[in-house]
Amino acid sequence: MGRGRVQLKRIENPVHRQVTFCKRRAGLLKKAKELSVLCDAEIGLVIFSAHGKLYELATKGTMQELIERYSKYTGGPQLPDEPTVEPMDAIKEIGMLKQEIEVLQKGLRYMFAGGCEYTSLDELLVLEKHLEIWINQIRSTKVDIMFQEIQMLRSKIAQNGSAETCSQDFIFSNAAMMKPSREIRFNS
Amino acid sequence: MGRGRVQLKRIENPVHRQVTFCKRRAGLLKKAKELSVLCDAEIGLVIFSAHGKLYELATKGTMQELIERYSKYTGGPQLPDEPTVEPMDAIKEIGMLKQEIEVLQKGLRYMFAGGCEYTSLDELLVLEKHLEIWINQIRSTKVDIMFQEIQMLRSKIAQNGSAETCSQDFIFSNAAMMKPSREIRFNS
DNA sequence: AACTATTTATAAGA
DNA sequence: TTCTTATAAATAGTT
Repeated sequence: MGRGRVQLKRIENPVHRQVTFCKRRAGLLKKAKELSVLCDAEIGLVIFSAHGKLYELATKGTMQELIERYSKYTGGPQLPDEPTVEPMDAIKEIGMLKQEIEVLQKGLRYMFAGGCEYTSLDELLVLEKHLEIWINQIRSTKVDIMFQEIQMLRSKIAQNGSAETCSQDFIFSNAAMMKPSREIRFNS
Repeated sequence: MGRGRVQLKRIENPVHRQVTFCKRRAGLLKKAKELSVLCDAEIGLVIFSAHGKLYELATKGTMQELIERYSKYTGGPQLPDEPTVEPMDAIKEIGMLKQEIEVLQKGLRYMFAGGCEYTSLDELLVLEKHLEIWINQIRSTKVDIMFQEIQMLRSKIAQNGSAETCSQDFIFSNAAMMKPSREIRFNS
């Protein structure tokens, strides 16, 4: 529309391009508004110039509201997306791990210092508690290993036909013996 | 542009309106594309018809990317918003902390096991024994500290002349209560 | 959807 | 940028 045909490619002359950008931008915005009014449509138009400047039009509410409508329209029936890790959970976990590291570091220091160095009763209590947990973990692992070992031995014996060498009673008595070690009462 | 002037108001005839919507929508999208190509601009165009159907155009990447650019442009120089914790950062940090804990635990194990990593049941037993000893040391230290504390308090009270407020019996009975914790029987 | 009379947009020049 | 003007494009109303 004008005195010459228009090639559908980037205008190389920068001045020419800038002028055309101004004119056509105005025209596009006008047409968008017209379509919106004439046909009762909601239109959002965003134009970033080559130099990064923003021109925008939202015919109903704000652009933000339009973006939300758009996101709902396209994103709503979309994939459930990532089962995001809740930031608060992560922060909490980090805090707990850092605390645990501190306890362990203190434990090491305690070991190297040969058992002295401690001045705070509170710290000792925390360290004690962690050691208790650790000991219980070790005992649990130990029992698991022993149980596996026993089962392995039993199956071996059963294959060899030497029956009755290992009774059920053996296993139970051992399990009964081991369990209590995981329930130490800690006074004070 | 046509055989009659156009009133800039909603077209009441629904058929007429629908036809105009189709034609002008096509024209608007075409003009947006042209402006984008001719002037090297990035354009996003969103059209919701009166009945809620979506038509869109994003001349560079995806509409989502354009929305992000728009948000950065408008929301960037805005309030600092939340200092969001990047999920990946948090996950990484958790991983690192867990690794550190493992290292520390190994260090402690090294201390106890006297320099060798354990995998076997025997080594577990050794570690358990050492932890027990350590726990007992801690409890002993704890009791010592508490005893010192009590003595300090007693001497303070004695200096103030408020005699007989704290009896010997009190101290002994507490010590008696605490001592047993250092003599746990470890079965198995 | 295709046609066409007109209106509108705009390229080039000032 | 803005104004002007010749001309290309878009499109309202019709078929």
